[in-house]
Amino acid sequence: MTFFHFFTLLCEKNIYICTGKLTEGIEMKAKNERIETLKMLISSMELSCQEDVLNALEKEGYKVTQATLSRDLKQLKVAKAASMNGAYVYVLPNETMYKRVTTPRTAKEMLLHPGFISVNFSGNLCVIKTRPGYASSIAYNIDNCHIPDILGTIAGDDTILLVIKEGISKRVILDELKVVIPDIH
Amino acid sequence: MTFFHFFTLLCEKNIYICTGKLTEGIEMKAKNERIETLKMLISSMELSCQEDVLNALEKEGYKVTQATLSRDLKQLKVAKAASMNGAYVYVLPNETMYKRVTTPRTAKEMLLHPGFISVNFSGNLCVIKTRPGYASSIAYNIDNCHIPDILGTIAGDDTILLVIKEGISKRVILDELKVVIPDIH
DNA sequence: GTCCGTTTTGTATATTTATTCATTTTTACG
DNA sequence: CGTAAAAATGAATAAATATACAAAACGGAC
Repeated sequence: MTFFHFFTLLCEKNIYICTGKLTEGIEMKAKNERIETLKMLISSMELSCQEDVLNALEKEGYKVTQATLSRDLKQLKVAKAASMNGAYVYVLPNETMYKRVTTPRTAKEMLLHPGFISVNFSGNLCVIKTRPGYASSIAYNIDNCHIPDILGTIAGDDTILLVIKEGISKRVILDELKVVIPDIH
Repeated sequence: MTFFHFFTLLCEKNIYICTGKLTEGIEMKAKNERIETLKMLISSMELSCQEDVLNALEKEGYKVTQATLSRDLKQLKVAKAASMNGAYVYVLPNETMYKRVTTPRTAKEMLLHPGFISVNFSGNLCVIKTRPGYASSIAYNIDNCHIPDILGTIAGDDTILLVIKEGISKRVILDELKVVIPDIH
């Protein structure tokens, strides 16, 4: 079966807030570094052509040619679409988009825990959405914490279901999950 | 909640379910018709450049120039992005009305959604029984509708568990599921 | 270190896409 | 109807983007 990517056109601002050198303490290849910066830039600014992106990248200290950028964008599956105000914008595909619940304080934190997307509660259940493929590994980590308030977990591909002990509040569960998912709120 | 106009059209063995209103204004029939056809084509085929799209449009009886197409695509906010297989594809934005729900193989399959057996509710949970093997594909379709009232889905082989947002009635959920499973009751 | 295969990159160029401007078509209104 | 304003279109072209190819940088294995 063929799958099509759907893109969110209205990117929220402040998905990334860069407060320092992205590379601090993290060993990464030059290209990966640039790619991460690219994601950040594309999430946070309205870049309407590759020249704009090139300039933004250069301000971050990456000087590359348009050809390289074009290849980076292809690899990231970044799309160019018309925005509401009549201009064109580059947008990240949904899966690449980091939907952060809290703003990470350091660049290092940004790159950890890439799978978590959201958490919701309903009654005695907690539903954690992850990026595709991440559910079982995160669920495994949760299981390994042996949190007594969490009676059990079931994981699919991108969804984890937690059954919560009766009478335990969301707040308590969220705090307990922080061990596994620091950026949960 | 939103009142959807259900509008199913059969095209190239795919089912399209219209989840929104048709383009406003019957004036300028030619253009609106073409735009509707465009949406359909882009949903159903992998078109990698405007020339491809032009050819597809021509087969449907619309002969326009690349300039016009470029303007149509801008209006529709269609995006061009890299696909899995290394090529580029045009994709519709999220809020566009036609969502491909399934890819049935035969004409018979087009007219009914196989697999669905029953649906039951218990508290904030909804349990859908399917024929063996169908659960994950139906769950996938449900996920793709991004219904906010459904916090998450977990599928086994013949059972799907839906976690429902607190305070939402069975009736609302059933209506929302009709997009995916028309013969739900 | 050297060697060899792989990956990444820049240059130049081909391809693709957006837009300008003139013309035609449609709509609104008398 | 006719006529003016608005919208849509095509041809030509400008702008933007993708890629072929060669060179450079990288990463092991020795």
